[in-house]
Amino acid sequence: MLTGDTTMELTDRQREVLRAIIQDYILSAEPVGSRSVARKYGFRMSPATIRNIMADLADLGYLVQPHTSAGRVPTDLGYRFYVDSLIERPSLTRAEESIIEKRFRPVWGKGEDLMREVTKLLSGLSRSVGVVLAPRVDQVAIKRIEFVHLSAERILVILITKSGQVHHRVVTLDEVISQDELNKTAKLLNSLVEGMPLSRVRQFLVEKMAEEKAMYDALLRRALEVGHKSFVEPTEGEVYIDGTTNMMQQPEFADIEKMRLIFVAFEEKSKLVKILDQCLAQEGLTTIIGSENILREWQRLSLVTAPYWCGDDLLGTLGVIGPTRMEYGKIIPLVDFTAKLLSQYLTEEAS
Amino acid sequence: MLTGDTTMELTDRQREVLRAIIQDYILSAEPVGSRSVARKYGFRMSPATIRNIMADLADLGYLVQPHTSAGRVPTDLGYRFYVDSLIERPSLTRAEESIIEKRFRPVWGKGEDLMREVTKLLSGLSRSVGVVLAPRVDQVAIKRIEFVHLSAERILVILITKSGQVHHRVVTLDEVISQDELNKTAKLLNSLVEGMPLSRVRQFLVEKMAEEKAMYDALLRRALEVGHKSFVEPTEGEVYIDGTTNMMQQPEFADIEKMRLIFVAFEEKSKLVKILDQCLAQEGLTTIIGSENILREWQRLSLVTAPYWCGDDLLGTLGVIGPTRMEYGKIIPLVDFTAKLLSQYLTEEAS
DNA sequence: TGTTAGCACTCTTAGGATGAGAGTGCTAAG
DNA sequence: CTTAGCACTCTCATCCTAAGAGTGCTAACA
Repeated sequence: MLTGDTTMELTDRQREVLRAIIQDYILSAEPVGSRSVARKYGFRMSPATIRNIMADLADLGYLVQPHTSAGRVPTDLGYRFYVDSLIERPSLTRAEESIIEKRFRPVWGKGEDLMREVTKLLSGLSRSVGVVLAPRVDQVAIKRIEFVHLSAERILVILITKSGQVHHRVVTLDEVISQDELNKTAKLLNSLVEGMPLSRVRQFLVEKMAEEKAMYDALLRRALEVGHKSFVEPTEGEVYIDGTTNMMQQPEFADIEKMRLIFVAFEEKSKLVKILDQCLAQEGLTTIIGSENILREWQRLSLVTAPYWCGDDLLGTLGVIGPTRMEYGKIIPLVDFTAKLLSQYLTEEAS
Repeated sequence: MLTGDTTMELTDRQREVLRAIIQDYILSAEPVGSRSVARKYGFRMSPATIRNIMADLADLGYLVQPHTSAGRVPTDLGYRFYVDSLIERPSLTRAEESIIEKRFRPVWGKGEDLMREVTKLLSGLSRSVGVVLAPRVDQVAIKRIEFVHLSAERILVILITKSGQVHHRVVTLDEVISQDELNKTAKLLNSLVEGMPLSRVRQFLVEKMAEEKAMYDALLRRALEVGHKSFVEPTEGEVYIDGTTNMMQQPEFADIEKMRLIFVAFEEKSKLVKILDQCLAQEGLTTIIGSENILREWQRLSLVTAPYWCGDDLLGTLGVIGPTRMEYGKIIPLVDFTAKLLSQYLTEEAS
């Protein structure tokens, strides 16, 4: 990529013009002409001079013309440069922060609803699509395990994490176990694995089973077996999404077929999980702009994500999806602050 | 309404023509002309005769013309008549039924995923929007209650129903109770309310508390109080929805703004819950056609719903939402069969 | 040498005109 | 009661044009 080289070469004037064009385009969604840049942004140059600069910026790959004799439109590279080095990123104002905090408070402790509400919050404030990758149960410390007898060999396994999430699944055992015995099993298992994340529990159970193959303690053996059965299957990442209708108001998606393809991808959440998982690995605020996205259907979209934590445990990511032409200047601090707030809350919760 | 009277008066020929027009329009989405009816449906009348019949049907309110000199389009009344007395409703073929059963099997017992999968099934087979109103916890017998200590006064309440659903919420108590005590409380409470539906439990707890006001049994008192705190708040109906993108392919929603309004209503699930709740009250297969819908945004849509049961307990409704121009002939038996299958499964499950 | 004004040129878009096509309603004949 | 014929209506796609916005280039200017 040229970025590294060309970045250095941009003059202040070029940077100012590029910023003006991108900001204008973000608001208007229409190709920006030299005349309007000169006028609206109070440059002390004539449109002709600005035209020259714009031509240079186009050569560098930051701008394109939809057709000859139209204004300029930012490229993905242009947005990338804007986000990395042009944007003034004011953190939110105190007022905005308190709005978020206020909307946040009433849903504290509502478990699943918390994530749903955070998603709504993100979409509402960004006027784009909000997404939250729910905590991966695998990674967070377990608080308690519970078994409930359902029918014959089928039991319900309930898992509660330190961060207050509840997960459950139905497991079929090889033998019939009464509720009383299940209670004892759960008690024993809890004493063994409490505080471990599920990923470690899996490993632990396998080791322990191998270790005590010729085990005489029937209760322990059964506990290990039931535990193993309950947790071998990995948990799927769950993702919340809200505000998809905001996308329909964006002029770039007036074409209903393009719109549809994007929505199909929203519906197929596994892809979204994959992308958010990758963001998770970054461990910091991530922006994915247009064609940087792996998913073909979303190459007209941008993503801003940030991870959230419970203490030192990395739990999941949250973020905003919008057209590449999104208000990065507002959305980046919004996502950042929301992630911090959620982390703070979850951390306090667990202690 | 005229329906009652006019129904009797329709001649066989009129019925045949109306059926042909509606079926043609359902497939083509375009105004149907006299010529094409005569040709495609092999009537032994000339287009002119059919025109006369069509004019009569229009007078009766079953058809309209979008404009003079265009073909005819069914009205909501027309669809209603079609559904009530014109449709041949073949039940599904054995093959179709087994497809449904096959898709059904692997998700048995996956709790929440079951409903999600049923929704997908409905939307996939109907090529429309599938909806499932999840079982109202209030109405179905409780299998077990569990309390987990979270922090200081906050506890997690877990509720398992006979039909294998798990619900949980966080409750803040007035006093600090240890996990050990919570276990005892749960045990006592379980012995009291097992098998009752939540709606009865609420009532029961209040009565019991009044009855034993000067209670000496501290444990019982606490159990009642904790139980009361846990369950006073009514549970919200949860609704699953899938296949919304199918709607975007329908020609009647080429207008993106109309589309958007419909989708906004999809996002706001509480309204959907309200409508499905009303269908639930009908206790049988229900069709809501176009303007019969209370929700203004959906007056271009139709709904086919059927309730599902667990034994004798009415649990929830499932159904399909599509344009008024939906294939009632296929969708009605689909919804019907799916509801029966789900009921059968849930009933077996609980026993 | 960098900046500016002028100007011819390009491309899009909205508005209006036109003709084909589909379908109707009416009338008169079978 | 049914049918054929016919004039009429309305939509839709197509074509055209003019207006408008914006460019690139050239030549003059500081």
